[in-house]
Amino acid sequence: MSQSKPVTPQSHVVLVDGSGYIFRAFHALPPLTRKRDGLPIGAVAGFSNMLFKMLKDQKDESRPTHFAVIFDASGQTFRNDIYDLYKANRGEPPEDLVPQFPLTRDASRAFGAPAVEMTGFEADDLIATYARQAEALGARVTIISSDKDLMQLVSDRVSMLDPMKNKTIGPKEVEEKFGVSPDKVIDVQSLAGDSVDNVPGVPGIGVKTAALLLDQYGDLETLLERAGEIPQKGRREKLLEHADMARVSKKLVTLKCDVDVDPVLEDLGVTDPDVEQLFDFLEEMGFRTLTARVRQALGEGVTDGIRADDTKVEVASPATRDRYPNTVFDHTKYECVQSADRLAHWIARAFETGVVAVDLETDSLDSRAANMVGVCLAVEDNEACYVPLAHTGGGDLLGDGAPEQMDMDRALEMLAPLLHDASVLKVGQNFKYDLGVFKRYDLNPTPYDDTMLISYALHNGINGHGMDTLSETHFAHSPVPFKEIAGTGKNQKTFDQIGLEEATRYAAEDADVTLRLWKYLKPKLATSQVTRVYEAIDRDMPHVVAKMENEGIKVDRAELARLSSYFSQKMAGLEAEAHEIAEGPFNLGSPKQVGEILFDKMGLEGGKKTKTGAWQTGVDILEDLADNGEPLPRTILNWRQFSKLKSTYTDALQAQINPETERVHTSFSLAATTTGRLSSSDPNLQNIPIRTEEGRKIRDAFIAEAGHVLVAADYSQIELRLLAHMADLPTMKQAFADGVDIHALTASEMFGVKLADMTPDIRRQAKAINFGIIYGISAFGLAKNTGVDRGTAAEFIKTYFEKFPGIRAYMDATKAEAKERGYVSTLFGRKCHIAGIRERNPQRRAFAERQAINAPIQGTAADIMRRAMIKMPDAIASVEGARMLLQVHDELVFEVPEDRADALISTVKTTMEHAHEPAITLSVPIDVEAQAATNWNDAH
DNA sequence: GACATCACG
DNA sequence: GACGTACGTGATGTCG
Repeated sequence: MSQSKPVTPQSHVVLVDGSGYIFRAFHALPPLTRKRDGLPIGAVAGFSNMLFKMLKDQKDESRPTHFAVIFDASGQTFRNDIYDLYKANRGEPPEDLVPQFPLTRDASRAFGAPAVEMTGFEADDLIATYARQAEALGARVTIISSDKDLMQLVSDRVSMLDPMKNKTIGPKEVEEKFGVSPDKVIDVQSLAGDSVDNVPGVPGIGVKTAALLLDQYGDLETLLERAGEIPQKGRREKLLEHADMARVSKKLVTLKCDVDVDPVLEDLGVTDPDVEQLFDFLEEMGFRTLTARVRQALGEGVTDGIRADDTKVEVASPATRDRYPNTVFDHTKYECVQSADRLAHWIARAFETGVVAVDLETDSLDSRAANMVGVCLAVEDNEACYVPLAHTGGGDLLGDGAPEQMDMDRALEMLAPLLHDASVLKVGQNFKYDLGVFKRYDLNPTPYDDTMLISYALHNGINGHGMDTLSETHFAHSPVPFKEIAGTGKNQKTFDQIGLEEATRYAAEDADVTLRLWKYLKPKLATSQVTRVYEAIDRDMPHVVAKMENEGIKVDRAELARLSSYFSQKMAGLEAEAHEIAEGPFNLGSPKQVGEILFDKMGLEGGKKTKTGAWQTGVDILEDLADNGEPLPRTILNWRQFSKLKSTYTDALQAQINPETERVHTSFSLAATTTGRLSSSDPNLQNIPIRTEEGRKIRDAFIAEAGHVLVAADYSQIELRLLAHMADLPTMKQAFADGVDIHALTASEMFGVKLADMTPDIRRQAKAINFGIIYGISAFGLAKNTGVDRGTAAEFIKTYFEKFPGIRAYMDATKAEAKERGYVSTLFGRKCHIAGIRERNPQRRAFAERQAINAPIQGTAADIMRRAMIKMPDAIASVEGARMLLQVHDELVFEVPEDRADALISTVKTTMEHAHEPAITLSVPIDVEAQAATNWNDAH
């Protein structure tokens, strides 16, 4: 904290008006909230930034020697004894500001600045006391404030700094504002009063008049004594009448300079902040940018130190290193490796350190199309190399011809022992990609860590997990952008065309960043208690999923082409029909034109506008119109369905067939969702149509090789089963144990209908309610989904809560947990951070609460699926020729020789149904349904 | 690049 | 009393 240090004429005392600052910051800055939970922290953020700036940016000669942040103590002050209405017109502070008061004090302490407050005194009095004392000792004083009440303190040695405008206020500026020198400011204020502080002053006299009068009569007392001499009648009478008010006002505005301050001035000596404590605070607040900046500032300080006195700096302890990563990147130390000798050196270094970041450079983002172009290794901060292996350009000054580089086979032969050595950990960022490429060169790096997945286990829902984001978030360092070395647009170079110098600068840095991320993030897994999630679930996903992606799935191109033309025909017919009804052509694909036709031209009722002011033409609206007997909306909806099916599926999928494998290879993202689910893209094979008959036809085109079948295995009602377990719903658990139709059971419980008398319609409503509960139900949402009115929906929910006590408790407990911790957890301990859970805006908070209710359920199901997937390669090894191809959240798709389908089904079913064991025990059975067929449609 | 829409679990 | 609402994704077409 601070230390005792004498105040001398060389001293610079900086006094921050903490209370004044936060009120101003609160109103001036955008209403920032902590991402994790919505806690309002705008003023604290502004305050922390300001403190950092004060302590860091000050040039050497103005760097503070003494520093304190001064706050108003709550409660009455001596001024209320003088004038009971003092500051009486102040309302309560804004609700969003209140929780920030204590946090601001925490911020002060975190930055090593004592937070001073004393009961009975305002911050201004304490500032005045310190300032006058320091001034008397010949020191310079800077008051960080824009409060005009403090301007009376300004002198040759005392100046003010407006922190928001970054404007210095000296005697000149004070005179501009008050029309008098700083020593007369009190007198001006006594006369003019202050509506903000409720200082009365003399009615009718403002700052201008006061300055004029004081100029003529010298000071307040003289003026009041000689008031009778004033020629202007109005001023004269006011002054005579309110002379006492002016005297009282003077007592109010005069700052007390003789407070018996604690701590004393000398004890405000500046020391370096406790780094550990500072980072704890910044992390707690979620100030990522500031954290990174502080780190960088500290980092620069260290390097400067090394260079300045050329002495070796003591190596930081592991604990300090974790908090205090090296964020200085020095590209000059990267090496381009062009010989076996040098490669051997780097491999030896990796064996020494036992940890090596590995990053591949290729000529394509698609790991199946990608050819290896080079390999990078990083073994220590700034100690990284790039090994070009297949560069075709950049060899000479014109950028033509292949440069000197190692023979690829030779290099890979040398690298293989390192990549496969059990004692050397390979670290990658999104290692699934690299694994996919390595695989095609018969390399299988192991063991490995993936910094993207470490970040995901730690911070899902808080920040992204791409390398650039992570580097910026944790190191305030933006890696060289790919565009910078490759260019953009159609002239963008592929990596093999980039010159070696540029390539090394970019590639080695990626490996360097990756290694540093690993050093920084890996230890946090343990402190955040997510080691098990990472090690027992996520870390094994890359090689399993890379394999699935490599397998791909066979798609019947001719079938898709047939469907495309079928959909085209349908669309053409519907388009003609629509134009005829609308009595004119328009673009059915333009929601804007559709809205204008329906609501402006045809004047249909029931139109709603989107937030951008356009007509809403979504399914719900058009369905309603169609139900009212309008023909056009139905036509448009039908056209849209075919348009969607054609453009998104039958056309796009044909284009996605890999010419080499003749199969479609999706890319699964392992770190995209907030719940632990995977996502699929390029193409997305997790949203292939199934709900409508026309759409399902697309699944006919997903087929098995000749002599093989597809096996689709689905978890049955897994989320509802998990809800029954987690919320402890005995009736529902029993139903699952008995294997009865769960939606029918729900309907029977709720509506008192016997299972034997169940109708499809009643069951459908119960099903919608079951889903609704999982989603964090609202009467509105349920009504919209079931078609009943809102009142009825509300009744349904009420009944549900009565019939399944436990639901209410689960929801309340989950919301409370989310609010308290900022995250909720799955049964396996995966944390799902809920942004906005402490938002004051009721809509946004309600949204966060629904996420909080859903996340443990969806997330636990996702965890179980991940575990099934990582167990699957071993499990199906006994079934020759069986391959796992796709995952669709609660479904796995396999391909297997026809005669082994039964064996596979039995193995897969067992593996999936017990995937959660032994990590957790469930009070409901898990059930998997699996079927084989030659195409994906029939496998359901 | 934002927005609206719609495909899936 | 009004407001806007089911949870999680990705791809496509318009339009500015």
